[in-house]
Amino acid sequence: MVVDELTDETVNRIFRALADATRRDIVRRTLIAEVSVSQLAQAYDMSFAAVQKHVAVLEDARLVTKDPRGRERMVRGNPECIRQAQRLLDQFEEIWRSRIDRLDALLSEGETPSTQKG
Amino acid sequence: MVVDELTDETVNRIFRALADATRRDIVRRTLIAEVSVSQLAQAYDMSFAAVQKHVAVLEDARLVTKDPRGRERMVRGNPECIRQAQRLLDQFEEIWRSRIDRLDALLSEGETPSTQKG
DNA sequence: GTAATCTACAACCAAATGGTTGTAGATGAA
DNA sequence: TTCATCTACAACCATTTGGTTGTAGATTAC
Repeated sequence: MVVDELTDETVNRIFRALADATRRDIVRRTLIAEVSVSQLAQAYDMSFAAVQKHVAVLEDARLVTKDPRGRERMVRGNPECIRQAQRLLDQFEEIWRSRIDRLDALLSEGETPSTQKG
Repeated sequence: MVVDELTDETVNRIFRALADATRRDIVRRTLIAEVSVSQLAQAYDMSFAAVQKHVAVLEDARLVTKDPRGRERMVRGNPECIRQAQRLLDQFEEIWRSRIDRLDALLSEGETPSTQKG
């Protein structure tokens, strides 16, 4: 079991990185296969430097990793970071679910004894 | 089945709203029970107006809803929006998984026939 | 060696973000 | 009514964000 001991700042970076369509597209592409920064840059209607910055934001959030292959920098999506984000959302879901459970418990307390468990 | 036809801007707003610790905490609290804006404001070391803005960001992203109760505005977490975000992350996970499947397929092509499924 | 390609990084800019204070309108309580 | 509370919203400010251009260093190709 992986204990997630993510700081607020870490979580901030992950969600902020995902809050941009270009960056989400980069994550998708690089989850499918590793791609160089220049290959990525060709895919978008913006400068190479702009794409470079987007990759840097993703790398800072650990959503992608970058490693040298000759003069290129190959970018790969990091599925583990995606899973961390999933777990965070699962926690919200869980909070809501447990609230519903409590409400259900309250309701059944108010019902006729025949509906009580036992 | 809910078809998610979310625009990029919609998704941007959801993730950006989640990219702040105070706002994530507001979502948690309001998923547990509805809370007024002033009650929320008491929980954080910042001005009422600042908390009001955070709630507005969450409301814009549909992560919470706000409805009037007398002079108060009760804030409630919206679990459906959380689930939309979960589905988005699931899509990433799925992209990665299908890539692994393709890699597995390529590998098994090169293996001995005994390892083929059949 | 020379030229082309890929990357890093700085400087700059407009717009968005996250906070503040202040003012004013509704609503509830005395 | 009068006062306190809750909210809305504008104005302002510092920082961050998302883009640009330009320069320079590595690596590859010829």
